[in-house]
Amino acid sequence: MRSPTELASAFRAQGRKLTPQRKLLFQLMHDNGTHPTAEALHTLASANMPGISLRTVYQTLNELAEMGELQLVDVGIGATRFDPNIDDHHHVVCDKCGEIRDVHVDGAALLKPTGADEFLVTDVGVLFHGTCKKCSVRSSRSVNSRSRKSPVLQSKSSKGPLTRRKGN
Amino acid sequence: MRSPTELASAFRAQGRKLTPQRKLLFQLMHDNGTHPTAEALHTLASANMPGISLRTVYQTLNELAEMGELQLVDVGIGATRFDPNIDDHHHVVCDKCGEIRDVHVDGAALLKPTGADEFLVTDVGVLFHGTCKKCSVRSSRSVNSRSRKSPVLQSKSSKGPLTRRKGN
DNA sequence: TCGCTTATTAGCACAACTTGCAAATTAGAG
DNA sequence: CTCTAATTTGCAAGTTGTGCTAATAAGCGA
Repeated sequence: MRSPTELASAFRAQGRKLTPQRKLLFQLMHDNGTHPTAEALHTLASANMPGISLRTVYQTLNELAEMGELQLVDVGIGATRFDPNIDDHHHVVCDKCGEIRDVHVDGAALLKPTGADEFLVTDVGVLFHGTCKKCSVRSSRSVNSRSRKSPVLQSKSSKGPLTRRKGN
Repeated sequence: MRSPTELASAFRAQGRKLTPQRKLLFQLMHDNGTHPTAEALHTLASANMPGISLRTVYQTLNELAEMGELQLVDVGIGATRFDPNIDDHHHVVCDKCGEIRDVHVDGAALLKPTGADEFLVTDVGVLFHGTCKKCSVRSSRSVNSRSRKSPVLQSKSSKGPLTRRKGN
């Protein structure tokens, strides 16, 4: 995703208006490596601009995606995440807390599917599943302790451990 | 996924009961390569057993998944799909109609993420995006015709073209 | 600076997909 | 045949995201 300044120009160049809401969201997403959900970004935005609506966050995020300024990432757990990194890359997701990290995968573009005749393949995505450091520590500790509860990330009203869903 | 007969044993061995609903679902999912959604399977099941509830379909499907008899597949479009194929494989999804096909990917297991330090990777998934034969034909034909409407698969009340969401 | 046109925002209703819950039913053991 | 615990149902409710519309405001031209 380009810088807030460049996006401002890009938006105006397309006849879109530059509102304070958008300016704020540009800043919050710029170089944001947390892969936030719309909700998360809305919470963040609300701190700076009380009253900004979740609807506007979704809208702006979708516009940025349409403009190719950010990627929609869906790892099969809850909500869609937004990634300002539009370089060729892939992701690792922690099955415990849902944290996502950008990763590079050598040779990913060379992968070829066997059995996809009749399919015109246009893109490949690699998704690694695993456990992040924080969660490894947490779980090894809790083996002999009583603190086994409260999943970390996830929806506002956590429904328990993440239901593993292979995004492939 | 094992055969309906084997599943029957497996279920009883776990103290689960063998109901006619389950028997039917075992049959319908066995060797089912369509990657149906719960809804789709429910429709199918209803033909054989009017009155079977969608709730039961979800429940049974989830139990089978817990038992490792089938895989939950989420390609980032609408509902979760269920795949009785639990061998090591990956998927191609048609961005136009949502059709999914199982594919094999040589070397997929050898892929290594760069930048995932602090992550204990346990699994890799490769998802190809593209266009299936039917949709390629359809779109090339419609280039000069007026029949441009009605997306094919998707939710009961299609919301228009599929919103591409990289599942990675 | 003022006013005007048109894009945006905010909010709420609602759609899609799932799961929670409780009452009624039934599989299967004894 | 009985009884108990597992299941099935149906419905309410949760999560995520979009449609719609009245109110608001960006940005252009005078």
